[in-house]
This record gives sequence, C-alpha cells and structure tokens, in this order.
Amino acid sequence: MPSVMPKIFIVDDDDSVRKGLERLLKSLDYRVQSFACAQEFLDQASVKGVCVLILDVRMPKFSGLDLQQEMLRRNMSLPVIFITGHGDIPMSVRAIKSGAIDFLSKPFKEETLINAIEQAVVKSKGLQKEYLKYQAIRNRINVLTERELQVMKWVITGMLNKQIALKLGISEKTIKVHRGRVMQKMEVVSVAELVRLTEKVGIKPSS
Amino acid sequence: MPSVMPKIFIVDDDDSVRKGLERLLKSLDYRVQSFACAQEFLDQASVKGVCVLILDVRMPKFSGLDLQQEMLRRNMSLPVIFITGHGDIPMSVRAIKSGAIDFLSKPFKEETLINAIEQAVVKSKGLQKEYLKYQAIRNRINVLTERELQVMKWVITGMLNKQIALKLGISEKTIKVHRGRVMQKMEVVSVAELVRLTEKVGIKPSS
DNA sequence: AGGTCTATTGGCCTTTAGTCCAATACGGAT
DNA sequence: ATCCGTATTGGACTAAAGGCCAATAGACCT
Repeated sequence: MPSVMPKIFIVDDDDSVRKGLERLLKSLDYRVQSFACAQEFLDQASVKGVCVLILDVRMPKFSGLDLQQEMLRRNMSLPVIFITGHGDIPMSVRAIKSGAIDFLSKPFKEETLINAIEQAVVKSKGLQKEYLKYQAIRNRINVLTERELQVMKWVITGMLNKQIALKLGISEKTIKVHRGRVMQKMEVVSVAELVRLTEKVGIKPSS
Repeated sequence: MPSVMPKIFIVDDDDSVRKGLERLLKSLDYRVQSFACAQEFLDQASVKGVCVLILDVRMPKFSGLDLQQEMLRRNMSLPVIFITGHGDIPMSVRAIKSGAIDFLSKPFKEETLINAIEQAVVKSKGLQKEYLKYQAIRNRINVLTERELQVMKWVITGMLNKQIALKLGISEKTIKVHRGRVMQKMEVVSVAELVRLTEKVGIKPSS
C-alpha cells in the first residue's frame, strides 16, 4: 500500500504562527494546509484520509472551540490539537471533553507538539479504518430495496419467516425470497454475520 | 423502585476541606463518605450502586491522578470530579483524557461543583445500568459448561452444526445437543439474540 | 408498446435445526 | 458402591430455511 504522509491542517489567525508551524511540519515531511480562520477551513479543507487539525483557540468571530463543536455537529471526526497563548483550565477541560487530543499552551516545546501529532495520527488511522469498514457495509445496504431493508430489520430480531410474514401481512414464501436476496446483497451466509454487520452500522432490529 | 440517593466519596488529605464538602453535600441529601488518602479509599470504600468520587489532586504519596489510574487498572468505573488548589492545564488534560467528569480549581462556586456532581450522577446511572445488564448476561454464561461455551463461540460465527462438528471432531448430533442447552441456558430462542448477547459482554466468535 | 425493476406467490425438493427418548461412558462426590 | 453431572451418540420425527423454476402485476422509463 502506498501509505501517504498524514495531512495536517492548521487554523490560526496569526500569520507568523502559521508560517512557523508550517515550516516545522513540512520539514518533518507532513503535508500541510493552513487557514487563517475557521470558516475558511470549513469551506475549503478536504478532510479525507489520515489527517489532523492544529487549532488556535482564540480567534476573532469563530473561536477554535466553536469550530470543534461545529465539526462534531457535522460528524466530521478528525483529531484536534489545540494551541493557545492564553488558555485556562475550564477551557482545556471543555476542549478535551469534546474529544480533543491535547491542549497546548504557548510557548511549548516542539517535542510536545510532535508527540501530540503522533497520537493524533494514530487516532486518525483508527478512525479511518473504522470509516472504511462502515462505508463498505453501508454500500451494500444501499443496494437493498425498501422492502428488503424492512425484511432485514425483522430478520435480525431472530424472528421466524412465518412470524415476519404475519407482521408484514404477506406470505412466508415472499419473506424467503426477500431474505435470500438480503443475504446475497449483504454478502453473508448466516444470520449471525448479518446481525454483526447491522450492529456495526447502527441498524436496529424492528419493533 | 426505592431510588436511593447517590453516594459521594470524598478523598482529600485536608481535614477542613473534607468537613466542608461533607456538610455541603449532606445538606443536599447525598450520602457521603470521606477518606484522608487514596489507599484508605481503595481499602474501605464499597463502590456499589450510583456513586461519585470527588478527588483532590495533590496528596502525599498517592496523588489523585495516581488513584484515577489505579481505578482504571482495576476496572472500577465510577465518575471522578477533581478538585485542586494548584492545578495546571497539562494536569487537567491528563485527568479529563483519563475520563474524569470535571477538573475544578479552588476556589470554585458551589454551583459549579453541584453541576459537576449532577453530570457525574447521570453518568454513574448509565454505567450502573450497563453493569447490571452485563452481569445478567455473565451470570447465564457462568452456568455453561466448558464444552457448551466452546460450542457457543462457534455457533455465533454462523457456522453450520456440521462444520462445527468437524472443527471439534465430534458428531453433528452432539453439537445439536450442546447447542440446544446453550440456547436454554442463555435464555434465547434465536442465534440473532445470542449474537447480540455475546457482543455485549465481549465474547468473540472462534477462529 | 416494450423493457426493467420490484413485489408477490406457488410448487417442489434438499438441507438444517431442533426435540424427545434412550443409551453408554467417565470422573468426582457421598 | 452409587448417584450426579457431563459428554457423547443414535433413531425418529417435526419444523424451518432456502434454492430452482415459473408466473402475475404494478411502476417507471424509453
């Protein structure tokens, strides 16, 4: 596999800080993209693959903590490392509770940042892996018809074909047909596997 | 249900702080038990039901953070609220990353502590609920014989009786018998349910 | 109008799962 | 020595799952 270096996003309104971080990180072979404000990042950044966000807390209008909340709201899960000149404990508590990897006060040692980035990269790799698995399953679910999805949700309750037929008001034979297609499309050969797949993507059994 | 008030443990080496907190919390009807050091808490506290730990960071010998780590190691999952007179950001980051509910610097407003406790109680109730479910399942698993457990781990892979028989080098008939007993003892009527139960307690399918 | 996708159902047949009854065998406890 | 729990297996039988072929019907697209 052609493992690309992780991408590191920097969002900081201070030009000199951005430049400095950019230089440091590029010297370590990371791919770097920086933004002067949160909105710019949300509009332009393409968060794909393994990536990390280095985020300044204090910025005009849209603070770093606001950006973090907005990313949570949008289900964007990339690890965040906060940096700040004037941080306090409640601020750091909030950041970490919202999932940040670290919260560094300036000035900090280069090594500290590098360590945090390493942690974030590991986390991102994990998230990436989960995301790919998730998508692989979702793709299969997307080719199910409405009816098939419906039948699947009953099948994973463990109910008998006969009972499902009753629930849906159609014949048992038809359930068997749908059920067979579900197994094909989901690429499984047993209900056990089907239950596992649906659990992973959060599909709940009916009723 | 006779919902008892949550129990709040206090671990702080400062007598006056313990007394003060104790008075405050008792006035709010919480059940309170305090300890002057971490070891005393580990030895004597009975962490059952809904409970919360208010923990001083700086203590002689065994620090609050050390106690938190020790509890993680022992799989004791009760929500922790740190309080400290001389905290810093890295300290709070470490505490929260290890799962603490909050990290309060003295002096703090009573209200702030009360809020944190409310959060912690909610969390503890959630943990308690999960724990009870977990135990209910574990209790059933504990009445399985070795052989039955072994068969169950193959059943939840979705394998056919025939295939399991081959794996274990015994007849298919015997698998059916064990399998039947597993379903009885686990109190389920379908493989789907069995898969769900085993997932919840972290039992992995064989091979 | 013809083609495609989907839902529906039937018949036929095979494979699996699971239950009841019965029997053998081994190890440990009384 | 005997009883109990566990593992093992067989026979017989019922029920459930699922595959193959075929057919009908409605919706939607070209």
